[in-house]
Amino acid sequence: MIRAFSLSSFPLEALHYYNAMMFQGQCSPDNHTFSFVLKACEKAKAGEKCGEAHGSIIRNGYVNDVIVCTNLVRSYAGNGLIQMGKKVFDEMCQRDLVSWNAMISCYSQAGLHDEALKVYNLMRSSNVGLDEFTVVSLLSSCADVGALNFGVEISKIVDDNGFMNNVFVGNALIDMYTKCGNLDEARWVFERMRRRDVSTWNSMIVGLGVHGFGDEAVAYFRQMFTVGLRPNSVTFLGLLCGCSHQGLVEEGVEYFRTMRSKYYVEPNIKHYGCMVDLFGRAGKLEKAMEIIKSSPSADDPILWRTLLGACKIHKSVEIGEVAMRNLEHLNALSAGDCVLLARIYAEAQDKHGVSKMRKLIKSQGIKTTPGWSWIEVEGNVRRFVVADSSHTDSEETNKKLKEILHGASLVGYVEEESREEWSGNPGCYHSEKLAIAFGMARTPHGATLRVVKNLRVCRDCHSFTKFVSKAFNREIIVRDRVRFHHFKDGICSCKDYW
DNA sequence: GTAGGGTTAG
Repeated sequence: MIRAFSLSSFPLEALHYYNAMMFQGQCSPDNHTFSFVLKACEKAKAGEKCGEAHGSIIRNGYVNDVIVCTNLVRSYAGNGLIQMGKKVFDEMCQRDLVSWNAMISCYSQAGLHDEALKVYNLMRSSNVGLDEFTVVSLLSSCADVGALNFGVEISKIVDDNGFMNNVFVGNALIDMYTKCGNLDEARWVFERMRRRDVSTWNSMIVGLGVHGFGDEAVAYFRQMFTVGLRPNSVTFLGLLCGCSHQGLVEEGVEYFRTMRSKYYVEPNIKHYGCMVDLFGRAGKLEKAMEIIKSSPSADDPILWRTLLGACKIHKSVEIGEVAMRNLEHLNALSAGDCVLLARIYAEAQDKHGVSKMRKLIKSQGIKTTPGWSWIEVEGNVRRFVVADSSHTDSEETNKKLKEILHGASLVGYVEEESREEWSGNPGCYHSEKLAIAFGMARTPHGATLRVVKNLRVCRDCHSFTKFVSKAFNREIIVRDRVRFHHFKDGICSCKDYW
């Protein structure tokens, strides 16, 4: 009974049976019981119960059981208690391949990529080997942080070990290459794959979409039918995202309409998010607002936040204020929202509005998300925040930045003043400028730079990067929070539409 | 007779 329910969509029911069994006390749990109970805890998000089961595992003498303990690691981690999972992992008297893989994937899924890498390094010196599961988790981490060099290292491991026939591995490779900005390599992996499933196609479609190649995403979409595969909700997310970034409004509207009627895929909140973005980005702000109102969740702050972002692009104070009021009303105001509206006010020369937003941030104690950028240079991932002087070599970075600013200005770059006005600090450079400067200082002439950042690129940095690519003859690939920008010869692949 | 790990998502 516990097993059946732990595998069902009512995992809590499994815990009820476990409780009843323990309460009755006529039979004691064994190693299998715990494996299923832990699975149920993970699925049901029952962290306390997981700790309770841990106690019973100790009392019943199963602390030396590899499988039970591996389950325990996952169950803790799946409940957000990853430190507890790590403790169990460290104290296990023996760890096999599956245990190591579980620990790595837990860190990877929690976004703790440095930790995942550390575990992997320890794993290599422990003689358990590695398999397809190991590389999939590692590739997923590379994709998340945009660590192309490490990703390439792993793809060598894939080739050396003959893991390429595994469909998960191929999919993870495609995802890694697209998220690290190397679309050609992603296409090449796709071509080489012997078997492809829906996720394979989705990884390509999503990857092309975030790069702004909506038309190519559509081509893959059409082609997947010829091999008898049906699109799912992720497929449409990729498509809509691609249409949105390329400004293919009519195509996007058509896919949104037919996804339900023709392909029987019910749009969810994320699809509505894409549509708000599609209309908003294209300047159809009223249409975007209609989508929010017609969506099954008009009370979702992300939809209003997307609209607010569109108001920034198209300088609409009026609708921006509507979006803001809705966010306030939903009690979901973040500092980023206030900053956005403040910038809209600033562009409309509304000083009163700007100061109103500043006060709001202070009075509400809203935390700002610090913007950061990272770049992989000489085998290390370096992270920069705005006006970063925390590194021992920041002198070098600043010097290089001055040089680059000068070089960019010679080919036409004009630094924007509003940025300084807003930050109140003339020497306050955005993190991507620092990352680019650091990359220029530490890589040979002509080498491609790849920068990943957690927020959107600002207009000034976008213009700066265009001129740098021209002045110094460098290809610069920037992955921002939602899409890629390929800068080359003074032009960006987004065609200034972002 | 029953047990552990992996990819894509506004």
